[in-house]
Amino acid sequence: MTRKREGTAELTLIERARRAQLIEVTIELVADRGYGGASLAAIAERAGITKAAVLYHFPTKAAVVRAAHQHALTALVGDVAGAVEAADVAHRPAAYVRSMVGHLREHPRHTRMIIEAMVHDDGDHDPAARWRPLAELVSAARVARGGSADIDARTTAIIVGGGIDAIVAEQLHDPDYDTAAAAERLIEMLEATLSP
Amino acid sequence: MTRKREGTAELTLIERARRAQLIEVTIELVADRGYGGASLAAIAERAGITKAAVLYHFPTKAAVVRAAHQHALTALVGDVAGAVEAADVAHRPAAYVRSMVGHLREHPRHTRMIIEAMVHDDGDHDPAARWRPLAELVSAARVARGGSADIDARTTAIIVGGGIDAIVAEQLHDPDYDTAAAAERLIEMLEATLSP
DNA sequence: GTCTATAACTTGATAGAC
DNA sequence: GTCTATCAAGTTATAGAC
Repeated sequence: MTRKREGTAELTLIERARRAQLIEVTIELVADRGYGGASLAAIAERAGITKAAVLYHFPTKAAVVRAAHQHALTALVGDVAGAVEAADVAHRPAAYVRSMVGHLREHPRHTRMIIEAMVHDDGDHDPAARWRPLAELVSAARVARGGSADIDARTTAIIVGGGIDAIVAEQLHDPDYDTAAAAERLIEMLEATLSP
Repeated sequence: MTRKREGTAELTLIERARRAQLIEVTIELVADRGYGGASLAAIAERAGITKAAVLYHFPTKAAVVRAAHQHALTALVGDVAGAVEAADVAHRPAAYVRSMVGHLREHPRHTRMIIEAMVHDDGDHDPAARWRPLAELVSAARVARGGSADIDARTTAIIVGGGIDAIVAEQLHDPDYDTAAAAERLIEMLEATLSP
């Protein structure tokens, strides 16, 4: 308690560094070997410490993986949100597709982490959280172009979202795959449904 | 050896029944709890036998899962191939989408099994096997309509394949989701790229 | 604060009784 | 042919030394 005044900053720095390191190695591990391969022992080994040391910084293994997933997800939505807000309403769906494909291409490990978490997601996750943001951008873009918002924006968003996933997954297998061109083709198909 | 002449048929029948049962419970298990949840113990419990009994009928646990995956995959490709061949060349891409979405909707467990296998696929699998068949249908349809086949059929197939996955995944979360309508919307987006 | 040592349990697989 | 009993190796997590 009395040490806290001058000790907190330094200790918190170490604490944060360790947490950041553990999150980093966990993302690498999940990306390389999948969810199942990211055991506590493997995480500890890559970080150069023991299993117990890992569980000192995080209450449980699930917490480590959750933190790693959150880290990757936060970076993604922050990046995409920035790009979307910088565009005018009529072109926000296209900006969404471009920035999402771009971000996932530039961060392959984050991509695998997010995909793995989506699939292996046991239980409490809202699937609508995935397509709702894009669905709203689609509806808004339709209105901005002088049309009505009554199309099935949900289905459009779901299909486009699936297309994005597939493009990124393909690039994961074939690094030479031109994701930028693929994104533009997906945008073409999307734009056709946006015009009134 | 001497018993074999009259015993083979009966024993083989039992053998096949057991294998079929194990494949069935494994598909259910993977569908419900994912790849990681399908442990040898869980498979044995659901089948009402012991772990050792399972490993009597299959050499290893991986073999059980592989057989289950193969079973689901064979049913899918057989169904889709039949529907595609029944259609004329110009409309085969649409038939592909409809039959695939339809089959996956009618067999939700098979669907999860296939998805789980795709993601958790460690190593030797050809990713092109997924989009190549559709890509060829797309090119052929373009030609049949009097156009050239020089569009990027690969990217089209990848995007449409991702759309199918997303539609089916959505129906898995929301059983009331109208996958037939979604399939038709996806076909609309696809058709726009097929006309010369 | 960090780690050693170990607990408590589950995994896939095998040997041998019946 | 099928099962009991057992195996070694892996898993997460905890208690307590330092």
